[in-house]
Amino acid sequence: MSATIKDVAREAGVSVATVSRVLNGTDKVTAASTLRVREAVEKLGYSPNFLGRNLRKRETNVILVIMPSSEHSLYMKICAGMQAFAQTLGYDIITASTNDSGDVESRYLNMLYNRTVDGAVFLGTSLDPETLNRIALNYDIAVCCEAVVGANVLTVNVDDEQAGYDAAKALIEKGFRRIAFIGAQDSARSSRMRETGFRRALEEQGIPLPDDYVYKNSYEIHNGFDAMEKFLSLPEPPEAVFAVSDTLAMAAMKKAVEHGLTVGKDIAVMGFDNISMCDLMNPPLSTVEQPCILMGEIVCKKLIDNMSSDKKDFGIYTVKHRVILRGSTGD
Amino acid sequence: MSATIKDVAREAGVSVATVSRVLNGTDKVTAASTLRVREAVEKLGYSPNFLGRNLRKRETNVILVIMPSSEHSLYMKICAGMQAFAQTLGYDIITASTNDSGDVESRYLNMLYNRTVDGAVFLGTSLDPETLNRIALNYDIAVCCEAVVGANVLTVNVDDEQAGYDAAKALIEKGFRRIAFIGAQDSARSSRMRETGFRRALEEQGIPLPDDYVYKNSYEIHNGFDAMEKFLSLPEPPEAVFAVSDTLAMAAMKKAVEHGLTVGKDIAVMGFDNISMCDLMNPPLSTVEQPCILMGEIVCKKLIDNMSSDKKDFGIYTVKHRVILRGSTGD
DNA sequence: GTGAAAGCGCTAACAC
DNA sequence: GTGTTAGCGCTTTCAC
Repeated sequence: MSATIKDVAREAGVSVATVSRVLNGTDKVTAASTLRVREAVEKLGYSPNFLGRNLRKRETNVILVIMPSSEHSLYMKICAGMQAFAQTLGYDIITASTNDSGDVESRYLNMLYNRTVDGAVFLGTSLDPETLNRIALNYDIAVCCEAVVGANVLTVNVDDEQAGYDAAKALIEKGFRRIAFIGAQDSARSSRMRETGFRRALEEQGIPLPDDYVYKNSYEIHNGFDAMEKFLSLPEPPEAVFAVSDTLAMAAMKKAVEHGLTVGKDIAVMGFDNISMCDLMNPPLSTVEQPCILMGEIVCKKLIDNMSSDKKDFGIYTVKHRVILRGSTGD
Repeated sequence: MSATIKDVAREAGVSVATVSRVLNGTDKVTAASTLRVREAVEKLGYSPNFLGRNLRKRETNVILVIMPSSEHSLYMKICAGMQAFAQTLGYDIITASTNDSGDVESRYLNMLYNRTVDGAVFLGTSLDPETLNRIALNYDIAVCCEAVVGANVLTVNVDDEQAGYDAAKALIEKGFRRIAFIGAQDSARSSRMRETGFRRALEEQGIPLPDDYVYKNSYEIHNGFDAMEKFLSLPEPPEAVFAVSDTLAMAAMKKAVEHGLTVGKDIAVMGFDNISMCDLMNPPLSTVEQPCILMGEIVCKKLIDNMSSDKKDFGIYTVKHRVILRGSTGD
C-alpha cells in the first residue's frame, strides 16, 4: 500500500503537522525540516491521499460536467473552455454522460450530494425547475446551453430565440421564401426557442410557414434524413431549410443530394452550433455559431465564484451567437 | 451544511452503526429500526458523504478515463461502452481530456495517486513504457486504442498493422495501384502500425510507394487538406488515398473536391474509425471500423477484474476490425 | 518553528 | 440486533 503522511513524518523525523505544512506551504518551516521532508517524500514515493485531505477540508476542487450525450462536439468544446479556466484556479473538470437517461443523471448527481465533487454543470438536464432550484439551494450548480424555464439557477447560454430569428432572417435576405424548419423534441427549450425566433422572422416578413414545413423529433441524425425526405415529397418543397443542429442539417443535406439536388443551389441548408465538421462538408455548412469556449469559461468562473461565496449568483448570462454563411446557402 | 450520519442516528434514536447498516444492507437490522432510519434520512435529506465512506473503505468505485482529445467521437464511444459495463457493477466512469499536454495528463494522473479514483484508462498517453509499468505496479490502469510498445500493461486495441494491411488490400483489390498514405505523428503507434501494414500489402503486390505518396503530421484536420493538396500537385497524383483517421480522410476528400475531382470516381478515399459522420459525407466515406463499444466493455471488465484481484492481468486483448466500403471508394 | 491532538464522516470489529 | 469505539489520512488549532 502507498505511504501515508505518518510514514513520511517518521522517515523525516518530524511530526505529521510539519509534513503537512511543507506540502501545503501553509506555515513557516525551517529549511532543514523542509529538506528532510522533501527527501522522505521522494524516497517513499509519497502522494497525499485526497480522500483524507478532502474530507478534512470539505472540498475536492473538482467540478463535474453532466451532459446528455458525449457525442456532441459542442459539449466537448464547452468542457475545453471550462477546463482552460478551471486549471488556472487549481480546479479539475471531469465529465459524465447520461445518455439521455434520467436514472444515470441521478447517479452522477450523487457525486454532488456525496461530496465527491464541489459543483456540477448541466449541459442540458432532464430535471424539472423545482428540483433544480432545490439542489441549487444546497449545492453549487450551473446550467449551460440549455436553459431551464422557471429555474432560478446560474445559467449561461445564447439567446436562442434571437439566434433562430437571425438564422431565418439571413435566409430571407438571401431571397428565400419557402423555408422549412427541422427541430428537436419540444422538451428541449433551446430548440423550441429557436423555432419561436424562426417563426417571428417569417411572420415579420409576412412569409407563411405551412405545417408541412416543420419537422420536429429529436437530435438524432436520422431525423435529418426523415425531415428532408418529407420536405422533398411535398408538392412544393422548400427552397431553404434551417435545422437546430449541425448534424441534423448535415443529414438533411445528405438526403437532398440523394434526391439529385445540389445543396447551395437547388436548396439551401443552415445548421446550428458550428461544429468543426461544417467546414468539411461539401458544400460547407452555413450555421449559427455558439461561442462554446467562452461559454465554458464564463460558466466555470461564475460557478467557482459561487462556491467560495455565500451570496450566490443565480443570474442568466447570455453570450453572443453569430450567423456564418457558407456554401450550403449559396455563399 | 448537510446532515451527517450522526444527525440521522440522533434523529432515528439509534447508533451510527445501525444507520450505516441500514444504508449499506451489510447486517441484519429490525424492521422498526430500519423504518426509523429511513424516515430520519428522508426528513433530514441525508446523503452519505463519500469522502468519509471512501476514505474508510479505501475505494471510490470511480474509474477515470484520460484521453488526449475529447473531440474524437471514437473516444466517446469507447467511454459509452465502458459506462454501459461499469454501471452494472456499480462503478462510475468519468473522463478527462489532456488536450495533448503531458502536464495536464500528470494533473489527472494525480487523481489516481491520491485515491480520488480507483483506476484509470488511457485512450492514448504521452507516458513512456517505463513510467507506465511503474504506475501499473501500484495502481490499476489500462490502455485502450493506442498500445504503448514495451509497456507491460493491460491493453485493448485492434490489430492496427493488420487493419492497415486490410485497408490497402481492399483498395488494391478494387484495382488501384497508385495509393497514397496520410498518417499522424510517428509517435502515435497506431498510425505507425497502420502504415506498416499498409506498406506490407503494397509490397506483397509489388506496388511501389514513392515517398511523395506518404504524408505524415498529426491528427489535426488541416493535415488532411495539406496532404491532399500535396498529392494533387504531383505529376502523377494517386488514384486512392488511405488516411489513419476519418477526419483526416474527410479533409482530404474536401480538398479533392475543391480541385474539381469527384471522390469515388476520380479518386478513392478511405478513412479509419467509422465515426458516425462517415455516412453523412457526400459520398459516404469508406473506412476501417474499430468496435469501440466492445473495446470499452472489455477494457472496463478487465480493469475492474484487476482491481479486485491481487494477481493482475497485464494481457493485450485484440478485437476485430472491419473494412467498410462505401461511396468514397466507388462502392 | 514545531508537536500533540482533535476531528472531518464514515465503516467494521468487537462486545453485549 | 445493536451500541461503542477505533481508525481510514489528512489539516489545523492550540500549546509550547
